[in-house]
Amino acid sequence: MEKVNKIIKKLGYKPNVFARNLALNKTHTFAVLLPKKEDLDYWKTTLEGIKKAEKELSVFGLKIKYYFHNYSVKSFNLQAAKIIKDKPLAVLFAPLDTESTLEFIAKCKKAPISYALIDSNISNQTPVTYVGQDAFRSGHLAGKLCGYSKSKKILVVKIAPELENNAVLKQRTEGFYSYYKENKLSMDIEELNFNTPESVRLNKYLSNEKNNSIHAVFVPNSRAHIVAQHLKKNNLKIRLIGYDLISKNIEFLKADFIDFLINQKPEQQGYIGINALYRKLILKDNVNEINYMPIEIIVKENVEYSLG
Amino acid sequence: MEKVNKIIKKLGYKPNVFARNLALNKTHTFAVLLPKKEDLDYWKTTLEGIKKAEKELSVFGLKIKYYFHNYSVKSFNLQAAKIIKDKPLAVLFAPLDTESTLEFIAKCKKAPISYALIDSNISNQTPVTYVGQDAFRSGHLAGKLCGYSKSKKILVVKIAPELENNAVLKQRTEGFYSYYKENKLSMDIEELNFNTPESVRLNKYLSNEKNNSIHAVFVPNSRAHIVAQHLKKNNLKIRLIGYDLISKNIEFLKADFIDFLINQKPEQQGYIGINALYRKLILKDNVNEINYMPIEIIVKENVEYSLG
DNA sequence: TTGAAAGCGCTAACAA
DNA sequence: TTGTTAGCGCTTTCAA
Repeated sequence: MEKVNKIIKKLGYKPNVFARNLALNKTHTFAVLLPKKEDLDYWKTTLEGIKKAEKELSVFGLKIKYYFHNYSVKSFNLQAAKIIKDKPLAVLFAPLDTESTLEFIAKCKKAPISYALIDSNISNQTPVTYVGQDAFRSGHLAGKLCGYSKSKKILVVKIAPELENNAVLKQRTEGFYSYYKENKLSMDIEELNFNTPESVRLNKYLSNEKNNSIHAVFVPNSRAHIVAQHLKKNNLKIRLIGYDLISKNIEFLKADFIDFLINQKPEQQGYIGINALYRKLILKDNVNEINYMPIEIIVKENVEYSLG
Repeated sequence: MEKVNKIIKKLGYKPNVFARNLALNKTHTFAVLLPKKEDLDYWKTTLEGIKKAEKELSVFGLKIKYYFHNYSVKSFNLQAAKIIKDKPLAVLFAPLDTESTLEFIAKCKKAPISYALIDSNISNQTPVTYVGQDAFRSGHLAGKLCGYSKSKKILVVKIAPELENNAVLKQRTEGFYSYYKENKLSMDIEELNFNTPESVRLNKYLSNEKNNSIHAVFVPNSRAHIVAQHLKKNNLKIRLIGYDLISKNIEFLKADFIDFLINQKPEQQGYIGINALYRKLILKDNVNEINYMPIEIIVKENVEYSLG
């Protein structure tokens, strides 16, 4: 049997996809599990990319079933269980926290259901593919964009509900520090952590900074607009770097309170994720295990060219 | 017959792609016509995207035959004639000049061979699709990036062999001017035209400008590196904006002689072009008539994240 | 365990 | 013109 397979391979035999799928005569179902609550813009855009891929591949018999959670582990696990029960051919999902992700992956393996990760990676696993940015490198870029000032300090403001997936935040921050380490710039960097948008504390901090001692602020998630709000209130002009083209961020970018936004291209992520799964599982094609998205810098000048 | 078709449509009948292609049992051949000479980086990258699409679609019976010209109208026409003779299902090509393009399109229509344009658009025609940037808007962005200075002037340097397709150059320049018009900025803009890289004249011009009267230089094609070379020679620090991530440009971007490069994403252009043709012609799918690519700003800080 | 045959949905060739 | 049928290459079923 082995020998025969070898010969088959040697002769470069490729099964005919059309005949195969005609004989199988069935539709393939993928599951998609995403958050649906805040950061609406972001996940809505991801979804658009996924639906674009679904539409394109529907002629090839692809169906997608959608599952949404509300950012809580409980809700994530509930939807994950539903997927396991529905037994799709594969699932594309965005990890929430590490524990629930590993649990879900274990169940997928058992089912077995192929799985692909989008947006944030949990290493040590072997999904069909990961689609997303290299979070470390994007943080490194943020470091460059913040620049350097001898006498001033840089603020890293982490505004994140406790339950939120912090793996990405951590990687971005590490990348950020790495820029200064690499270039031997001994910056004074202070980290502020807020579990929720505690306006009062942040505002207090910033209003004390009218002395102009802060060079730049780095917000390693999509909540730069919260900092921008306070900068505006206190009439401060400090360089501000954040992530994601959500509408609130865009507003402040245009108004010159945010200087740079790093775009994760959620639409393309969604599209590529579904595509990779399809090519791997139905077409038996080889697919990159890791699909790093380009790290796009958005400034006031080009934001309008990157929307829609 | 009409009535039957209507009912068929109403019932949402979709032919089975697998059965259809199995019955047809043939490979579909596309032709691709591109320049192969200078700007090597750029067209090589386009080709990579095309080959990526070809590989992905080969399981669906797609074959691509490649034709290259050397940037001369004669060579373009020669290759075009070959394509007409070979009668592929469709051709994807980058227009050279308007006349040869229109001629080729006319012949394609007669053959009939479906055609799609990439990189630069010739309006008034109805290709299956156009894939490329909105040249006008990219020029507009370049205007923004050049900025404004009351007392200084801006240089638009056009370095282009006469035979080169000037439609894009024109659209970019018009977009550039439109930025200043729109914002009611009465800039002093001077245009320099060089049929070939006449180093002497350009150098003379720039070396006379040590008086610091130039605010910025806009090069509406991929030859910003030529200007950068002279800036370096004359030790001038003038804002320089150009197009395309070709290696010579990247070098000067990293060395701080070019400030911004507008990326046309040639690889994605090639990939999308083939994909659109395939989906339209073989899958009978609906395809956007115009696929405008995002206009990406590349600076020293993010160039390494946009390569490969 | 192996082999033969039916059938997936469509097209193209042929017959009426 | 219209209707009928063989066959595309594979999987699955059923028989040997």
